[in-house]
Amino acid sequence: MHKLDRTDTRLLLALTEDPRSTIVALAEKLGLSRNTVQARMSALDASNVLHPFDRRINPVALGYPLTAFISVHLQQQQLGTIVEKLSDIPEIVQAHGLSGTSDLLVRVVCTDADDLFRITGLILECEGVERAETSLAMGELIPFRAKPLLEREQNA
Amino acid sequence: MHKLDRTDTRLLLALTEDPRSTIVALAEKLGLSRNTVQARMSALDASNVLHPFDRRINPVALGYPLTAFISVHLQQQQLGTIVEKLSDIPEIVQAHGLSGTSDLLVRVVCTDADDLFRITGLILECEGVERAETSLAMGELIPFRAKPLLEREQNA
DNA sequence: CGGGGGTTGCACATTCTGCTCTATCCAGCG
DNA sequence: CGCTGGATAGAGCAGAATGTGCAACCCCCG
Repeated sequence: MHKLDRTDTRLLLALTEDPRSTIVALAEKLGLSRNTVQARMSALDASNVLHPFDRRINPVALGYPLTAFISVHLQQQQLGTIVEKLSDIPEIVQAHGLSGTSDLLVRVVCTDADDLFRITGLILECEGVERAETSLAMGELIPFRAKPLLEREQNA
Repeated sequence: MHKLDRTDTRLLLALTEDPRSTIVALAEKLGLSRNTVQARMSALDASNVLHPFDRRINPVALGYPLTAFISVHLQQQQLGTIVEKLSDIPEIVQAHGLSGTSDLLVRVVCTDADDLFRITGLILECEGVERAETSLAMGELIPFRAKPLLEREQNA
């Protein structure tokens, strides 16, 4: 993974403040030449520093106002096939493998409580899934953010 | 919240496939006029359909290879002040209020195990926090995605 | 029938982009 | 010490994209 230097983080910060700003605007803002910014941007695009655009889409706008986290306990030998099956469920928007008391943390979005019930059912149907504990998300109290990390990098 | 129609979702899909494509390119791809795309994009920007650019930044590239989820139990009356304090910790990149057995699901990034230990310490220090259960993320088995939801919208 | 919203086509001046070439600066190395 | 590679800056150019304004159109709804 391409390690970022101070210029890169400044670039990312500027982008965070205005995601649609042009290269020249960025260059001016950061006191760099247009060429430099362009080179950095290409490098960022090419590397895997940036997640796909998906991440910026708010599922609420897509008609899925409810978010839930489901802790899944499973037979670990089956992890691979289970993840494959879960991938087929569109409402599952993310899943992390975990160490600790549960094996999988699944994030789902849904239209309402009935929908959530249906989806947990789908998860429980998978062979190898032993238990699933659902927690409804009551709000994103701290929205995802990388800004504080970027700013710390600045001052370092 | 602005409800998205089929044109919007097609636009978002196209953007997901190429986040840096220009307005004209999008227009051509979708068979729409440049004006239309431009209008839609402005609307999307103005509404809260899109999360900030932050979300696309991979903390690994920033030097935080470890991710952990921490389930926090707390005195609910103190929720507000606790969230405020947690906001001051840069490594906390996200937090959701939960219904269910725990009150708060906190997502942290860190450089190594010691760093994680330090951060859990910071969380436990907050007044009103009763318990914190840490689970290390072993991998993002299903990376965040909105694409399946968008595609479903297409065919609906 | 008369809007209003969304869409379209067109045109204009301005700005941005991608690309190339050159030159400078600096750190690392033989 | 001199060389080399990498990052940066400056300039220039043709082509493309952008922002903007405007008139027209279609279609659904009241």
